[in-house]
Amino acid sequence: MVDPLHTQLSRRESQIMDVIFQLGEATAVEIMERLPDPPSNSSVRTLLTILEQKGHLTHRREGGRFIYAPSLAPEKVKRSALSHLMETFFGGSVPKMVATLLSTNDLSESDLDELTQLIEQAKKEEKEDDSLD
Amino acid sequence: MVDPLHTQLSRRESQIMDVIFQLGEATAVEIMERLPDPPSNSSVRTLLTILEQKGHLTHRREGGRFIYAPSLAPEKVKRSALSHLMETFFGGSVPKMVATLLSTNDLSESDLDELTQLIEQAKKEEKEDDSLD
DNA sequence: CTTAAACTGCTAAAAAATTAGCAGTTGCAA
DNA sequence: TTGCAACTGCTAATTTTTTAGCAGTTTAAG
Repeated sequence: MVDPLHTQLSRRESQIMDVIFQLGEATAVEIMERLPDPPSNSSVRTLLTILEQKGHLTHRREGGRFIYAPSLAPEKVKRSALSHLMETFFGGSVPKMVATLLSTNDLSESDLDELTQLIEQAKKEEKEDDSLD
Repeated sequence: MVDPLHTQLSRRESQIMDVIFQLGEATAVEIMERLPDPPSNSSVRTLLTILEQKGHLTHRREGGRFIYAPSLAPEKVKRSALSHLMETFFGGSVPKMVATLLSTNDLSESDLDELTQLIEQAKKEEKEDDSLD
Protein backbone atom coordinates (compact mmCIF):
# COMPACT_ATOMS: atom_id res chain seq x y z
CA MET A 1 0.00 0.00 0.00
CA VAL A 2 1.21 3.47 -0.85
CA ASP A 3 1.69 5.88 2.00
CA PRO A 4 -1.45 7.81 2.79
CA LEU A 5 -1.37 11.48 1.94
CA HIS A 6 -1.27 12.74 5.48
CA THR A 7 2.04 11.04 6.12
CA GLN A 8 3.55 12.64 3.03
CA LEU A 9 2.31 16.13 3.77
CA SER A 10 3.02 18.60 6.50
CA ARG A 11 0.24 19.71 8.78
CA ARG A 12 -0.65 22.85 6.87
CA GLU A 13 -0.32 21.06 3.58
CA SER A 14 -2.82 18.46 4.78
CA GLN A 15 -5.24 21.11 5.88
CA ILE A 16 -5.03 22.80 2.51
CA MET A 17 -5.52 19.56 0.60
CA ASP A 18 -8.56 18.80 2.75
CA VAL A 19 -10.14 22.11 1.82
CA ILE A 20 -9.44 21.61 -1.85
CA PHE A 21 -10.85 18.10 -1.83
CA GLN A 22 -13.99 19.41 -0.19
CA LEU A 23 -14.44 22.25 -2.61
CA GLY A 24 -13.16 20.51 -5.71
CA GLU A 25 -11.17 23.59 -6.59
CA ALA A 26 -10.40 26.85 -4.85
CA THR A 27 -8.45 30.10 -4.85
CA ALA A 28 -5.88 31.08 -2.24
CA VAL A 29 -8.41 33.37 -0.59
CA GLU A 30 -11.12 30.72 -0.39
CA ILE A 31 -8.67 28.30 1.14
CA MET A 32 -7.35 30.80 3.62
CA GLU A 33 -10.87 31.51 4.87
CA ARG A 34 -11.42 27.86 5.65
CA LEU A 35 -8.16 27.07 7.40
CA PRO A 36 -8.06 26.77 11.17
CA ASP A 37 -6.02 29.65 12.61
CA PRO A 38 -5.76 31.22 9.17
CA PRO A 39 -2.30 32.41 8.25
CA SER A 40 -1.66 35.26 5.84
CA ASN A 41 -2.67 35.08 2.22
CA SER A 42 1.00 35.05 1.42
CA SER A 43 1.61 31.96 3.51
CA VAL A 44 -1.21 30.08 1.89
CA ARG A 45 0.15 30.87 -1.54
CA THR A 46 3.58 29.64 -0.59
CA LEU A 47 2.12 26.32 0.49
CA LEU A 48 0.05 26.09 -2.67
CA THR A 49 3.17 26.54 -4.75
CA ILE A 50 4.92 23.83 -2.79
CA LEU A 51 1.99 21.45 -3.15
CA GLU A 52 2.05 22.08 -6.85
CA GLN A 53 5.77 21.38 -7.02
CA LYS A 54 5.20 18.14 -5.15
CA GLY A 55 2.62 17.17 -7.76
CA HIS A 56 -0.49 17.25 -5.60
CA LEU A 57 -2.11 20.28 -7.20
CA THR A 58 -2.43 22.04 -10.50
CA HIS A 59 -3.72 25.49 -11.18
CA ARG A 60 -5.31 27.33 -14.03
CA ARG A 61 -5.49 31.05 -14.48
CA GLU A 62 -8.90 32.65 -14.56
CA GLY A 63 -9.52 36.38 -14.51
CA GLY A 64 -6.03 37.05 -13.32
CA ARG A 65 -5.99 34.71 -10.39
CA PHE A 66 -5.11 31.11 -9.82
CA ILE A 67 -7.62 28.40 -9.20
CA TYR A 68 -6.14 25.27 -7.70
CA ALA A 69 -7.42 21.74 -8.07
CA PRO A 70 -6.12 18.27 -7.15
CA SER A 71 -3.89 16.86 -9.84
CA LEU A 72 -4.51 13.21 -9.00
CA ALA A 73 -7.78 11.56 -9.91
CA PRO A 74 -10.10 12.10 -6.92
CA GLU A 75 -11.25 8.49 -7.14
CA LYS A 76 -7.77 7.23 -6.44
CA VAL A 77 -7.27 9.55 -3.52
CA LYS A 78 -10.62 8.62 -2.03
CA ARG A 79 -9.89 4.95 -2.24
CA SER A 80 -6.47 5.32 -0.79
CA ALA A 81 -7.73 7.36 2.12
CA LEU A 82 -10.53 4.93 2.80
CA SER A 83 -8.20 1.94 2.69
CA HIS A 84 -5.78 3.53 5.05
CA LEU A 85 -8.48 4.38 7.54
CA MET A 86 -9.93 0.91 7.30
CA GLU A 87 -6.54 -0.66 8.00
CA THR A 88 -5.71 1.69 10.82
CA PHE A 89 -8.93 1.55 12.76
CA PHE A 90 -10.88 -1.47 11.61
CA GLY A 91 -8.29 -4.13 10.96
CA GLY A 92 -9.18 -3.96 7.28
CA SER A 93 -12.73 -5.14 7.83
CA VAL A 94 -15.43 -3.47 5.76
CA PRO A 95 -18.29 -4.71 7.95
CA LYS A 96 -16.62 -3.33 11.08
CA MET A 97 -16.25 0.01 9.41
CA VAL A 98 -19.83 0.09 8.20
CA ALA A 99 -21.02 -0.88 11.65
CA THR A 100 -19.37 2.20 13.12
CA LEU A 101 -20.70 4.25 10.25
CA LEU A 102 -24.25 3.18 10.97
CA SER A 103 -23.98 3.62 14.69
CA THR A 104 -22.60 7.13 14.33
CA ASN A 105 -24.91 8.66 11.77
CA ASP A 106 -28.65 8.81 11.79
CA LEU A 107 -29.49 7.72 8.31
CA SER A 108 -32.70 8.52 6.55
CA GLU A 109 -34.87 5.71 5.29
CA SER A 110 -33.93 6.53 1.72
CA ASP A 111 -30.24 6.38 2.59
CA LEU A 112 -30.74 2.96 4.10
CA ASP A 113 -32.64 1.81 1.06
CA GLU A 114 -29.84 3.07 -1.09
CA LEU A 115 -27.39 1.03 0.91
CA THR A 116 -29.52 -2.04 0.47
CA GLN A 117 -29.46 -1.46 -3.26
CA LEU A 118 -25.70 -1.11 -3.28
CA ILE A 119 -25.24 -4.37 -1.46
CA GLU A 120 -27.72 -6.24 -3.61
CA GLN A 121 -25.82 -5.00 -6.59
CA ALA A 122 -22.51 -6.15 -5.14
CA LYS A 123 -23.96 -9.58 -4.48
CA LYS A 124 -25.12 -9.88 -8.05
CA GLU A 125 -21.73 -8.94 -9.36
CA GLU A 126 -20.06 -11.46 -7.14
CA LYS A 127 -22.22 -14.23 -8.54
CA GLU A 128 -21.43 -13.14 -12.06
CA ASP A 129 -17.75 -13.27 -11.26
CA ASP A 130 -18.14 -16.77 -9.82
CA SER A 131 -19.84 -18.01 -12.93
CA LEU A 132 -16.87 -17.00 -14.99
CA ASP A 133 -14.71 -19.82 -13.62
CA MET B 1 -16.75 19.34 14.29
CA VAL B 2 -13.51 19.01 16.18
CA ASP B 3 -10.33 19.11 14.14
CA PRO B 4 -9.29 15.70 12.93
CA LEU B 5 -6.18 14.27 14.49
CA HIS B 6 -3.97 14.61 11.48
CA THR B 7 -4.36 18.37 11.46
CA GLN B 8 -3.37 18.56 15.11
CA LEU B 9 -0.36 16.31 14.80
CA SER B 10 2.90 16.62 12.97
CA ARG B 11 3.76 14.16 10.27
CA ARG B 12 5.78 11.82 12.44
CA GLU B 13 3.31 12.09 15.25
CA SER B 14 0.56 11.00 12.85
CA GLN B 15 2.58 8.06 11.68
CA ILE B 16 3.20 6.97 15.23
CA MET B 17 -0.44 7.30 16.20
CA ASP B 18 -1.40 5.24 13.17
CA VAL B 19 0.87 2.43 14.25
CA ILE B 20 -0.45 2.49 17.78
CA PHE B 21 -4.05 2.47 16.63
CA GLN B 22 -3.31 -0.52 14.46
CA LEU B 23 -1.56 -2.44 17.17
CA GLY B 24 -3.66 -1.28 20.09
CA GLU B 25 -0.53 -0.75 22.11
CA ALA B 26 3.17 -0.86 21.39
CA THR B 27 6.72 -0.26 22.60
CA ALA B 28 9.12 2.25 21.12
CA VAL B 29 10.94 -0.52 19.29
CA GLU B 30 7.79 -2.00 17.78
CA ILE B 31 6.74 1.41 16.57
CA MET B 32 10.13 2.22 15.14
CA GLU B 33 10.10 -0.98 13.11
CA ARG B 34 6.85 -0.03 11.47
CA LEU B 35 7.60 3.59 10.62
CA PRO B 36 8.46 4.55 7.05
CA ASP B 37 12.10 5.68 6.88
CA PRO B 38 12.60 4.64 10.49
CA PRO B 39 14.44 7.19 12.60
CA SER B 40 16.52 6.25 15.62
CA ASN B 41 15.01 4.68 18.67
CA SER B 42 15.84 7.86 20.47
CA SER B 43 13.78 9.94 18.08
CA VAL B 44 10.79 7.72 18.41
CA ARG B 45 10.92 7.98 22.16
CA THR B 46 11.08 11.72 22.00
CA LEU B 47 7.95 11.79 19.90
CA LEU B 48 6.21 9.35 22.22
CA THR B 49 6.94 11.62 25.15
CA ILE B 50 5.56 14.59 23.27
CA LEU B 51 2.42 12.69 22.29
CA GLU B 52 1.93 11.76 25.90
CA GLN B 53 2.34 15.37 26.98
CA LYS B 54 -0.24 16.39 24.42
CA GLY B 55 -2.63 13.86 25.90
CA HIS B 56 -2.86 11.45 23.00
CA LEU B 57 -1.04 8.57 24.65
CA THR B 58 -0.50 6.96 28.00
CA HIS B 59 2.07 4.43 28.96
CA ARG B 60 2.47 1.75 31.55
CA ARG B 61 5.66 0.13 32.66
CA GLU B 62 6.09 -3.57 32.07
CA GLY B 63 9.31 -5.47 32.63
CA GLY B 64 11.30 -2.27 32.68
CA ARG B 65 10.03 -0.79 29.45
CA PHE B 66 7.19 1.42 28.43
CA ILE B 67 4.15 0.22 26.57
CA TYR B 68 2.17 2.99 24.97
CA ALA B 69 -1.54 3.03 24.21
CA PRO B 70 -4.04 5.64 23.03
CA SER B 71 -5.47 7.64 25.91
CA LEU B 72 -8.71 8.57 24.18
CA ALA B 73 -11.46 6.01 23.72
CA PRO B 74 -10.78 4.31 20.39
CA GLU B 75 -14.46 4.53 19.51
CA LYS B 76 -14.37 8.30 19.60
CA VAL B 77 -11.26 8.50 17.52
CA LYS B 78 -12.66 6.11 14.95
CA ARG B 79 -15.85 8.04 14.59
CA SER B 80 -14.08 11.33 14.33
CA ALA B 81 -11.74 10.03 11.65
CA LEU B 82 -14.60 8.52 9.70
CA SER B 83 -16.64 11.70 9.87
CA HIS B 84 -13.79 13.80 8.69
CA LEU B 85 -13.09 11.54 5.77
CA MET B 86 -16.75 11.45 4.85
CA GLU B 87 -16.97 15.23 4.86
CA THR B 88 -13.76 15.70 2.95
CA PHE B 89 -14.28 13.22 0.18
CA PHE B 90 -17.94 12.30 0.07
CA GLY B 91 -19.79 15.49 0.88
CA GLY B 92 -20.94 13.86 4.10
CA SER B 93 -22.92 11.18 2.29
CA VAL B 94 -22.80 7.69 3.79
CA PRO B 95 -24.12 5.98 0.63
CA LYS B 96 -21.48 7.64 -1.51
CA MET B 97 -18.81 6.43 0.84
CA VAL B 98 -20.16 2.90 0.95
CA ALA B 99 -20.38 2.87 -2.83
CA THR B 100 -16.66 3.58 -3.08
CA LEU B 101 -16.02 1.02 -0.37
CA LEU B 102 -17.83 -1.67 -2.30
CA SER B 103 -16.25 -0.82 -5.62
CA THR B 104 -12.77 -0.91 -4.13
CA ASN B 105 -12.83 -4.10 -2.13
CA ASP B 106 -13.82 -7.54 -3.21
CA LEU B 107 -16.07 -8.64 -0.42
CA SER B 108 -16.80 -12.22 0.44
CA GLU B 109 -20.36 -13.43 0.41
CA SER B 110 -20.40 -13.60 4.17
CA ASP B 111 -19.17 -10.03 4.42
CA LEU B 112 -21.97 -8.92 2.17
CA ASP B 113 -24.48 -10.85 4.21
CA GLU B 114 -23.14 -9.21 7.30
CA LEU B 115 -23.66 -5.82 5.73
CA THR B 116 -27.23 -6.73 4.87
CA GLN B 117 -27.78 -7.65 8.50
CA LEU B 118 -26.34 -4.35 9.68
CA ILE B 119 -28.65 -2.39 7.46
CA GLU B 120 -31.71 -4.40 8.36
CA GLN B 121 -30.89 -3.75 11.96
CA ALA B 122 -30.51 -0.02 11.31
CA LYS B 123 -33.87 0.06 9.57
CA LYS B 124 -35.54 -1.62 12.51
CA GLU B 125 -34.06 0.85 14.93
CA GLU B 126 -35.18 3.75 12.83
CA LYS B 127 -38.77 2.51 12.94
CA GLU B 128 -38.57 2.11 16.68
CA ASP B 129 -37.37 5.65 16.99
CA ASP B 130 -40.24 6.87 14.84
CA SER B 131 -42.78 5.14 16.99
CA LEU B 132 -41.56 7.05 20.02
CA ASP B 133 -43.06 10.34 18.81
C1' DC C 1 -5.54 55.56 -21.01
C1' DT C 2 -5.06 55.85 -16.13
C1' DT C 3 -5.30 54.12 -11.80
C1' DA C 4 -6.45 51.43 -7.78
C1' DA C 5 -7.30 46.92 -6.10
C1' DA C 6 -6.12 42.34 -6.17
C1' DC C 7 -3.08 39.13 -7.24
C1' DT C 8 1.62 36.69 -8.03
C1' DG C 9 6.85 35.70 -7.47
C1' DC C 10 10.59 35.98 -4.80
C1' DT C 11 13.00 36.20 -0.54
C1' DA C 12 14.20 35.70 4.20
C1' DA C 13 13.32 35.31 9.05
C1' DA C 14 11.01 32.82 12.91
C1' DA C 15 9.03 28.78 14.78
C1' DA C 16 8.32 23.94 14.97
C1' DA C 17 9.56 19.36 14.07
C1' DT C 18 12.90 15.91 13.78
C1' DT C 19 16.92 13.95 14.73
C1' DA C 20 20.17 11.59 17.78
C1' DG C 21 24.08 11.55 21.48
C1' DC C 22 25.12 10.45 26.03
C1' DA C 23 24.69 9.62 30.95
C1' DG C 24 22.14 7.16 34.11
C1' DT C 25 18.74 3.43 35.39
C1' DT C 26 16.49 -0.95 35.30
C1' DG C 27 16.04 -5.91 34.62
C1' DC C 28 17.81 -10.35 34.09
C1' DA C 29 21.02 -14.06 33.78
C1' DA C 30 25.27 -16.12 35.25
C1' DT D 1 25.89 -9.72 43.38
C1' DT D 2 27.92 -8.55 39.40
C1' DG D 3 27.90 -7.33 34.80
C1' DC D 4 25.70 -6.76 30.40
C1' DA D 5 21.97 -5.53 27.52
C1' DA D 6 18.12 -2.84 26.98
C1' DC D 7 15.82 0.90 28.22
C1' DT D 8 14.79 5.88 29.83
C1' DG D 9 15.65 11.09 30.63
C1' DC D 10 17.78 14.96 29.26
C1' DT D 11 19.90 17.92 26.03
C1' DA D 12 21.22 20.14 21.81
C1' DA D 13 21.91 20.57 16.90
C1' DT D 14 19.93 20.19 12.30
C1' DT D 15 16.28 20.28 9.12
C1' DT D 16 11.74 21.33 7.78
C1' DT D 17 7.82 23.99 8.11
C1' DT D 18 5.50 28.11 8.54
C1' DT D 19 5.23 32.65 8.34
C1' DA D 20 4.89 37.12 5.91
C1' DG D 21 7.09 41.37 3.59
C1' DC D 22 7.76 43.67 -0.60
C1' DA D 23 8.27 44.60 -5.50
C1' DG D 24 6.23 43.82 -9.74
C1' DT D 25 2.17 42.26 -12.65
C1' DT D 26 -2.53 41.74 -14.06
C1' DT D 27 -7.35 43.09 -14.15
C1' DA D 28 -11.25 45.82 -14.45
C1' DA D 29 -13.49 50.27 -13.73
C1' DG D 30 -13.84 55.10 -14.72
